[in-house]
Amino acid sequence: MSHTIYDIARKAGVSIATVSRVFNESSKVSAATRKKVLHIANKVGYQPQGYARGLASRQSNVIIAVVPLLSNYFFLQVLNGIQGVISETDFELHIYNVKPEENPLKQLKRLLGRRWADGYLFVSVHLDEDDWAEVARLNQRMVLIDDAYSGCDYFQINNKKGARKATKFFLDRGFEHIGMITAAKRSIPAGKRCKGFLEIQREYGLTPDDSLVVRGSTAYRDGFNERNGYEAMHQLLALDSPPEAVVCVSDIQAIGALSAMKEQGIRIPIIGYDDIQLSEYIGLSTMRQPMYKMGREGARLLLDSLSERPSELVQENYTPELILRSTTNGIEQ
Amino acid sequence: MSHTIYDIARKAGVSIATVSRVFNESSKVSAATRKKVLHIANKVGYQPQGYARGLASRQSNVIIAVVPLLSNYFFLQVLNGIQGVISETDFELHIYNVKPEENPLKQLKRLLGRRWADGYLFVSVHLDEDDWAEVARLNQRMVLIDDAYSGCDYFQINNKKGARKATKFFLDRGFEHIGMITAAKRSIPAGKRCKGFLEIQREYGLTPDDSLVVRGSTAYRDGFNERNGYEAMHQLLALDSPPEAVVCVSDIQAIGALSAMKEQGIRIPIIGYDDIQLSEYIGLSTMRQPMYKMGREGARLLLDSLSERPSELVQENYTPELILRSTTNGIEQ
DNA sequence: TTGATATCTGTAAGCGCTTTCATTATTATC
DNA sequence: GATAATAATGAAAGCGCTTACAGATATCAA
Repeated sequence: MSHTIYDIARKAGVSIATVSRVFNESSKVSAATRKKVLHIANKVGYQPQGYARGLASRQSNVIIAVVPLLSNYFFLQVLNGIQGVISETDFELHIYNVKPEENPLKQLKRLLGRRWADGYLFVSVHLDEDDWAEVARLNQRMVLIDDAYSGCDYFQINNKKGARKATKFFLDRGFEHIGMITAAKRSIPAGKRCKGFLEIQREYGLTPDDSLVVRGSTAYRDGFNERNGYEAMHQLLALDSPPEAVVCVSDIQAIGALSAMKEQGIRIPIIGYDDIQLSEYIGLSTMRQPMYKMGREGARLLLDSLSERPSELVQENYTPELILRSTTNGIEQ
Repeated sequence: MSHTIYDIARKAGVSIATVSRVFNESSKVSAATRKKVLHIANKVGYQPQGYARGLASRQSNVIIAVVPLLSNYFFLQVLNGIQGVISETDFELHIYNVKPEENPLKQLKRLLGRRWADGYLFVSVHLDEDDWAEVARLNQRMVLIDDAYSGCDYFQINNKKGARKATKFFLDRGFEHIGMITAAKRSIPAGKRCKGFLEIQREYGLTPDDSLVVRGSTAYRDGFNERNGYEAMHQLLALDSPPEAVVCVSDIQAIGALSAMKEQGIRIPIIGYDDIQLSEYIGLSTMRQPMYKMGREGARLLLDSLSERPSELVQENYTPELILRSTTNGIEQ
């Protein structure tokens, strides 16, 4: 059914080497020959087969972005940044999901071992140093976004600092009884944000109350979902002494929390986390993370390191920025 | 650096055919040999190379989901459905973005021509019959989700009917001056929804007012974005006679519209479109589309047709369901 | 024991390309 | 016009696997 390089060569009266050269933009083919080959190829709809090409040339021109369970708004932003950069090149972007049910290290090793791609971008994939080291040993070009490993390029955001900033905003305005809506225990970023939340309170001489740190029961997306925020907020409001303000580990949960408050006709200042695009329209105060930017820079770095000899490691740390909107209005400055 | 099947065969003292058999779960290898080979492979971290495998076996065990610009909440839901099904199998899901700047037909032909995947799921990729026919001629297994082509399996949602339903809700309650927030002109689904909106009004003996059909100026995501809804709503409110109710081609735009109303302290009943997860928490009335379901069914169908001989074509049409929430509250029943 | 059958393993021929190297055709240089 | 340099092409050897096919070994009934 489908044609091979041999068919094209035969029909064009040239050797397969020449056909190959035409498709590889090698300059070493005369304009006349190129035209002839291209004409025939177009007519029969020939295109070099990806697998054969990959095998013979040992490169694929594909970049794989590895993300955990798609459907997180955070990834979307990052992916958009990546996409923007990649689409300006000849590379192709494929997106690969690591499944939450299976050991991630195992999945990564399986993926990289297969050698589909010329380079990999890991977005929000969280492993510890040892595990990353094991992945790095597979010797593929990679850069991490939203995680760090000392032996590799990365772009990271400081989760602890972000949560500290949000909490500090309330502390500086005299609040001493602050709630936190966090996510699943296994979530590393949620853990760090929680830590920052507690840490700064202690620095202010307060003893954080455990009952004010809550998480909903839903495991979907590691607890980063609306329902979770909704449940958690109800839980907080049911407390003997409900919080005077709330810090949340994601915007999406904050939206659920807002809905819970509305239901009970209560309004407590709240700060989310991420600054997803919606938040502006909801009026949600939040910690902005440079998602798009990290995507762009990560992709750019990866692409560069594919062509040039990589020089030294690029390891950047960002701190989220506090964006104030209406959910924190009316608090005395 | 990396090992080939020859290295493993040599170290295990067997032929490469045997190593290959071990990795292909062929039963024709004794338990002892299998164990020996696996042990060595694990020790050195060997894994068959994807390209060589694909070339030799003419199959890849990858499914590619093709979506337009990622970052649309609609796709996310569909992808989740797809992902759920695929992850129960040995197949791998890759996601491929068609770029809005380039001719989609060309991109699809390029993608399929390369023959990366065993099967393709097209999600919300809109081509006309002739173009689909041209894609189909590439002879790859494919199923369409959220578009239709007579020569191929598909799962489609009737956009016109959806918009008719939403509009009818208002018409039946005596509204005669209804606004529509639509998206970019080039968007096919938005066009159909718009058509349904106008059509039913005429059936009710009304003459729809052109000035009540608006779109924001932002081209991002074909106009399916918050800003667009926000701008459009302001435009509607600035009219000499603003609408008494609004139908919107997406939830995300409705959220922008809500924000615009809030700014002006006005509250007009509004119905969105999609029923993204958020909408429940925002209290947005909307047209629910079976996104997750279509993803699941589409993936299942594709997978089935890869193993069994495909019987007859599966072509399903869904109609969105009207979900009433607080943005349509207070309307006399 | 013997042939028939079933089970396991190896040999070797591809899969459809890229790429080195050698060869031939063309052009430039004096 | 002879020689050197350059440009365009082809022959052929892989790339790292899969998979007929054939061969070897083990198992079993008679």
